[in-house]
Amino acid sequence: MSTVAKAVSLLEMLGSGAPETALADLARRAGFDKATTRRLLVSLIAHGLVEQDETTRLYRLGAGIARLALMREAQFPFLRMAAPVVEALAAETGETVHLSEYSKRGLITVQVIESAKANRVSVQLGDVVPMHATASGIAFLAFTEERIREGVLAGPLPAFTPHTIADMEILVEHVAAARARGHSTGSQGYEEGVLSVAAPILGADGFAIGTIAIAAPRVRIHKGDIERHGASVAAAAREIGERLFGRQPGQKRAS
Amino acid sequence: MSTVAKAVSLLEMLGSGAPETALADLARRAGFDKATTRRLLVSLIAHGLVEQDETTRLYRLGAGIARLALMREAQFPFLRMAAPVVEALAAETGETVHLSEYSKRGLITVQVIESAKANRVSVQLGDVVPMHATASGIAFLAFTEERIREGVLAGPLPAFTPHTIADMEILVEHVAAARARGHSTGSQGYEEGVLSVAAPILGADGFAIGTIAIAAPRVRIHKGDIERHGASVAAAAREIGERLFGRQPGQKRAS
DNA sequence: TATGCGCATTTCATTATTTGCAACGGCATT
DNA sequence: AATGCCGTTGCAAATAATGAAATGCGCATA
Repeated sequence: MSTVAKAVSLLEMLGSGAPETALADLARRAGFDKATTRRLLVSLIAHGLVEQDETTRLYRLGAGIARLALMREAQFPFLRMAAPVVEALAAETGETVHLSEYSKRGLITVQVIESAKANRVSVQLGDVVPMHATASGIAFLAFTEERIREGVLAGPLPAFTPHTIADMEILVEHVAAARARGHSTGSQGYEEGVLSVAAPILGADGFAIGTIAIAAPRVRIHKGDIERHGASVAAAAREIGERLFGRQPGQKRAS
Repeated sequence: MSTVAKAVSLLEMLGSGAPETALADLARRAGFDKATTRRLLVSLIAHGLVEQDETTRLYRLGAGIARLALMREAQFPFLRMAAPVVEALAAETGETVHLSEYSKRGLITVQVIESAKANRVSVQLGDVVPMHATASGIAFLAFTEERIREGVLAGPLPAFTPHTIADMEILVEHVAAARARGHSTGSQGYEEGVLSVAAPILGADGFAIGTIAIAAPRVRIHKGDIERHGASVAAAAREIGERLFGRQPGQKRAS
C-alpha cells in the first residue's frame, strides 16, 4: 500500500463519522500502527490538510482542504455555474433536486436542495452514490465513455434494496433507454420509496461529467409526472453544460 | 522530504496556475523526477483527488477534493453559518467584505463579496494572506494563542508594499491596539491604496479561528468611517461566533 | 511523407524512507 | 497506589520510493 494511499484514507476517515477523532481510534479503523498513523497525520498537519486540537489532541480535517477545493472551483466553476440552475429546477418542480459530479469511486453529491414538503427525499452532501443503483448513475453511464461504462458493468452490482438492478442485462437495457430518451429514471434502487429522474451534464467532448436529478417520494408521483420531470431535468442539464462550455456539442455516439 | 509532503505539494501546484497541467511541467516545477511525479499522481488519481484528461493527458484537481471539503463543511459548517452574516455586512457597508479561516500557512480567504462600486478591492478566493501585513492577520494575532502569535512574531516579516509593517516592535503595538479595541485596521500593508478593518471570529475556547474584514479603496474612506466599520465588523464577527458555538465565551486574556 | 523532438510511460537495481515493535511518560479512572 | 489507555519517541528491519535509461507515442517541422 502506497504511502499516499494511506494518507488519503486517513483524510477520508476524518471526513466520515464524528467531527473529531482520536489517534488510537483512527489507527484502529485504518489498520495502521499507531506510530505510522501519527507520522502521517503530522505530515498532513504541516500542510494544513489536518488540524489537531491542542488540548484534546483530537484530529480533524483542516482548512487546507477547503483551500484546495476553492482553488479547484476557481479553475472549474462547476458549482457556481450549476447552482442557479439547480435552484430554478427545485423551485419549478417543488421536489428535492441534487447535483453530482463524476469521480472514480462513483457520483459525488455536490449540491442538494430539499423539497419544502414535509414528506421529502433527503440526500447527504458529499455522499458517493453507486452508478448502477440510481437514476443519476444510469444517466451518467448512458453518456460516458465506453471504457468507464464497461468498467461498471463488469464490476459487482450490489443490491441496496430489493429493487436494485443487480442484473447486468437489465442494467444495459436501462442505460440504452436512457441514452435514447436523454434522461433516466430510477425506482427505489438505492432507497426504498424514492423515484428519481436524472439527466447527464455533458462536457466539452460530449461525454458526461456529472448529473442532475429530481428525487421524490413514490406516492407523490402520478401519471405524466415522470415525463414532465424528465423534460425539465434534461433542459436543466443542458443549460448547465452550456453555461460551463458554451454551446453544447452533439452527444457522443456510443458504439 | 516525506512522500505525503510531495503528494500535497503536487496538489497545490495543480491548484495554482492553469486549470490543467502537463506531467513534465509539474515535475519541473516541483523538482521531482518525472517518474516519481507520475507515480504520485497515479496514487492520487486512484483516490479521486486528481483527474487526468484521457486524450490530452493533462492533470487537474479531482472531484475527491470537493468531496473532502463537503465532508468537512458538514462536520464544521463555517461557511454555511458565516455566509449570511458576510452578505449582510457587505450590504450594510457597500464595500468588499471577505472571510478567512486560520491555517498553518496563513489566513485562507474562504468567501469574498465584492463591492458593487466600480472602484473596489478585489480579493482572490483561496488566497493565503500573511498575518503581519493585513488587518485580518493582526486581528487574528490579537486573539490567538500565545504560541501561534509568538511563531509569527519570531518569523520573517516580508514587505509587500512600502507600507507593510516590517518591524516587530511596531507590529506588537498594532496587535495590542487591536486587542484593546476588538478590531484591527490595516493600511496598504498588503496592497497599495487599500484600507481594511477586521475582527476576529472566536472559537469555543475564546481564541480566534478566523476573521472577517472590510476592505475599501483608501480614497473612499473618510473621517469616522473606520470607527463605524470597526463596530460593524466586530458585531458581525461576534454573530458568526455565536452561530457556530452558541453564546460566546469571554475573550482569552493574553499574557 | 519522412524525420526529429519532446513527452508520457515502464523497467529495474539502488537507496532511502517508512514501518512496527517496544518502551516511556502522562492522565484519568479504579 | 495501581491499573489501563493514550500519545509519543527510538531503533533495526523491511518495504516502498527513487532516478537513470530505455521504449513508444504524437506532433510539428523539414
